[in-house]
Amino acid sequence: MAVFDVTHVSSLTPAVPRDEAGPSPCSACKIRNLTICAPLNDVEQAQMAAIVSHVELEGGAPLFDEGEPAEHVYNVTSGTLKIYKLLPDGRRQVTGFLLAGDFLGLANEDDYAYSAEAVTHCSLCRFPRRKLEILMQRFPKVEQRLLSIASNELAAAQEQMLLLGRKTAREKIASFLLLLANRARQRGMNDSPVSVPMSRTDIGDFLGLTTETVSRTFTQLKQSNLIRLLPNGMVELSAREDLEDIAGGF
Amino acid sequence: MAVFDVTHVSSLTPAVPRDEAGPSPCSACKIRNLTICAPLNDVEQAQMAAIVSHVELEGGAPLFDEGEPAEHVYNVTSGTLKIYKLLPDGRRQVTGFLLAGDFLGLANEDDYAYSAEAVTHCSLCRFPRRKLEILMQRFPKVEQRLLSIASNELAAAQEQMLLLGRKTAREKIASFLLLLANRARQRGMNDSPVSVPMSRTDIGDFLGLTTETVSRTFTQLKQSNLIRLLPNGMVELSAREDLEDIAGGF
DNA sequence: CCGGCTCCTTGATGTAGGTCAATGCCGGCC
DNA sequence: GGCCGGCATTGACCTACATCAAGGAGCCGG
Repeated sequence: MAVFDVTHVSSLTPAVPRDEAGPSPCSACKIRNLTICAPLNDVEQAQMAAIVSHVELEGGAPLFDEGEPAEHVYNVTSGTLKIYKLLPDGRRQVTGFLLAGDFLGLANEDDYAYSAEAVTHCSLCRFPRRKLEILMQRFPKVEQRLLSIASNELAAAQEQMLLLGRKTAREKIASFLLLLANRARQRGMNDSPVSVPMSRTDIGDFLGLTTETVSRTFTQLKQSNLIRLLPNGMVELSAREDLEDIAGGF
Repeated sequence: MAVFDVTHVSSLTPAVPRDEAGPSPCSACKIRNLTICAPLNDVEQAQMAAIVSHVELEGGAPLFDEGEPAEHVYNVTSGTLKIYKLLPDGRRQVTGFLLAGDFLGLANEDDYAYSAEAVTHCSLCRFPRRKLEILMQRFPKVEQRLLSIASNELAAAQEQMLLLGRKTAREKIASFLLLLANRARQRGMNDSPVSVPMSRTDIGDFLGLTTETVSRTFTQLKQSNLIRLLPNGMVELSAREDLEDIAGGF
């Protein structure tokens, strides 16, 4: 059985899957309850493990590009990715940041509707779309789970539209920090200080702002004693209540 | 069997369902192929018909409000609705306009995440959420269909984020007109002139603009001979290619 | 046919955030 | 340890769109 060590994939090299050898590592998966595998029992899980392969990406490495044939779907097991869409002149909209447990690649069409790229080093479970579809017919629970994931994402997308269309820069940044904090907490991590691994440019492209405005707004919130900027992209939310009021538009 | 005539519900009266009497009208449904009922055979369809009721709303009438318990889901059979979210100070984001065949009410949480209101007179099929969920377990095809609908909506939501975050007013209006035109065509209606039944305010709240900017941008496109504004909210797309270039950010 | 809605359009002015341009900071690497 | 390159910050200025403020146009009811 072919086993490739892809712990470190160059940022210019396409991702290479590694076939799983030996007993399924899924049983040890710490984030299973967040993934599409959550509703499966051991026997069913083994069947999923049979079609899964594992991918590692270093920060900055692309996973796939908008318009490519959508042959695989993925579950993030660690790290942070971003998904985004581009306009021909280079304007970019980051439509989401994905963390451990998040699912990506859902597409009704044949091609990916967005590009995906690693922000930090990350690892993913990779499923051939075709095979997963067949497996889903056998396990309607997975399909249900996927529908539930899609519903949640739809609600999040609407929230993001409200942010993009109607919130001020200050409200956008406050909402963003709280989003990261809440997602960190869901995953059992510290929500303050929270890790903000993405660049100002990525944040701007997610919130419909420029880097400069993101930077200015961060310092403005800092000067209001609502946050503290710590080394290594850590941000302390010093006044969560106030931030929540700002984020909510009060 | 109770039959209420709700052909004309006052805009201040909550929607009242009418139980279906006699043979299912679903077999005559002209937009079935667009709905969640699409994959069902006659027998299955009859079971769906058993839990459905029918709702009519006049333009301006609310269907439900954000935060209400999500007890029903709906399929639009005719007319146009809008769904939107509000900020406490009244800022509004319209997250979608729904036409015949569109599904609404999908919510993973217990409450609706957005409000829904009729734009024009419209009619809907109404399903108790609980009962539909039970039926879906029996008909995985419906669940598949719903997942496919949700995937499409997710892709549309991402496209809308790109619009809201990164497009200019001109590009937004061009995209919006083409969106309406394409959806009209899908439904076998004229795509030029296309019907634009919603107010400038609704359009602005959908595109993250003010009424004034929407109005100015329409006249600007008109002066560039890209569109013509006809009576009764009809808009002729006189230079579709050019509009497509503008909408795409070229 | 007229008055009073509501919605749309147009104009004048204001401003949040974008653009352009330094400068600072940090981390890697010779 | 000092240079270098990428990212963040800050400042000065600009502009697309918002805001404020009049009109105008259709439409309905009397």
